[in-house]
Amino acid sequence: MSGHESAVARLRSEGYRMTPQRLSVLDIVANRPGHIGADEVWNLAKEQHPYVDLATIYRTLQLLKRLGVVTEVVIGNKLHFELADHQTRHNHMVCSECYSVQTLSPAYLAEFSQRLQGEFGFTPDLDNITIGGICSICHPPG
Amino acid sequence: MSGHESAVARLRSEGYRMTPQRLSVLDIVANRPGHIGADEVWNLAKEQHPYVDLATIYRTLQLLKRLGVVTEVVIGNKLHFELADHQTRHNHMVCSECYSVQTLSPAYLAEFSQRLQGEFGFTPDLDNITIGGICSICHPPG
DNA sequence: TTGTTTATCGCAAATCCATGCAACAACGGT
DNA sequence: ACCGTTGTTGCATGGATTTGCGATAAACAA
Repeated sequence: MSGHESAVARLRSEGYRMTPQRLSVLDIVANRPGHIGADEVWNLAKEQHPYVDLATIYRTLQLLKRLGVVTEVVIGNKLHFELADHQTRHNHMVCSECYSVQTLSPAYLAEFSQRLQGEFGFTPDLDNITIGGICSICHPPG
Repeated sequence: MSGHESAVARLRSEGYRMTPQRLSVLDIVANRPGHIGADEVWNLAKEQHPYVDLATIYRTLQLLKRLGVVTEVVIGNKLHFELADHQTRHNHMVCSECYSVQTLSPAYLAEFSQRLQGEFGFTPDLDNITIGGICSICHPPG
């Protein structure tokens, strides 16, 4: 089934309510292997709830992001989202030339993160960090 | 005076043209001690060129960013810019609660950057990386 | 100085995302 | 099953940034 009991419980325990729209968004993001754009979520959600508004999609995605249920990936000037599966947690490197996306083990950011936490008391939002730059194909070593 | 000869030369050598609008944007960003929002740049630019369009400001700022002349700082949902002074290069940590900004020595990102470059051939856009998270005041330990 | 080329500009429209508000509906209590 | 509280939604609107396009003006050669 929709097997997102933990996310649902999470919502409830924080005083949020579970609505069909939210369940729909959750299912859509969960069933997508990779990341998915907000507009795509909307299109799919409309199949179940023809009257859902795009604003609701955005609000829901931001809520799920705050709760740590989904992860935000910045691709170009658009936001994408994916399920925050703690088993397969990863970051993203996005090429600003071709917009290709590579995944990255969070281990690469761990030391950096700990230093910020320890030396500045700043807790970086590691899960939602997207690293921009130029990939090896667009900018080969010359 | 406007002493941005290197930036001007840089533009010319890449086939770009120097226009009064671009000079104005460059001066405004250069004369601002910290970072400055795109809308503020526009307001100041209009004092010199009353007819200048906001789109031109944005295009110019993006161009200067691509050329490495200015650095982009993401604060909340707005873009800010500052002169990319190689002597005082730094990154930014922005609190997503109170939008306070702390500067960070790029040394903290150096090792991380080199690993991405070495292991993936991915060249992160270090200069324009803004680290989001929660500052020590908004999220005290404990 | 004049002409030619073509990058750039101003303007308008579009895109993506966020927000204010009144109607609505989830959920706990009865 | 019903009610009341209050979190949510849909709708309309607004904010920030980008893009298409015809007019304009840098740059450079003659």
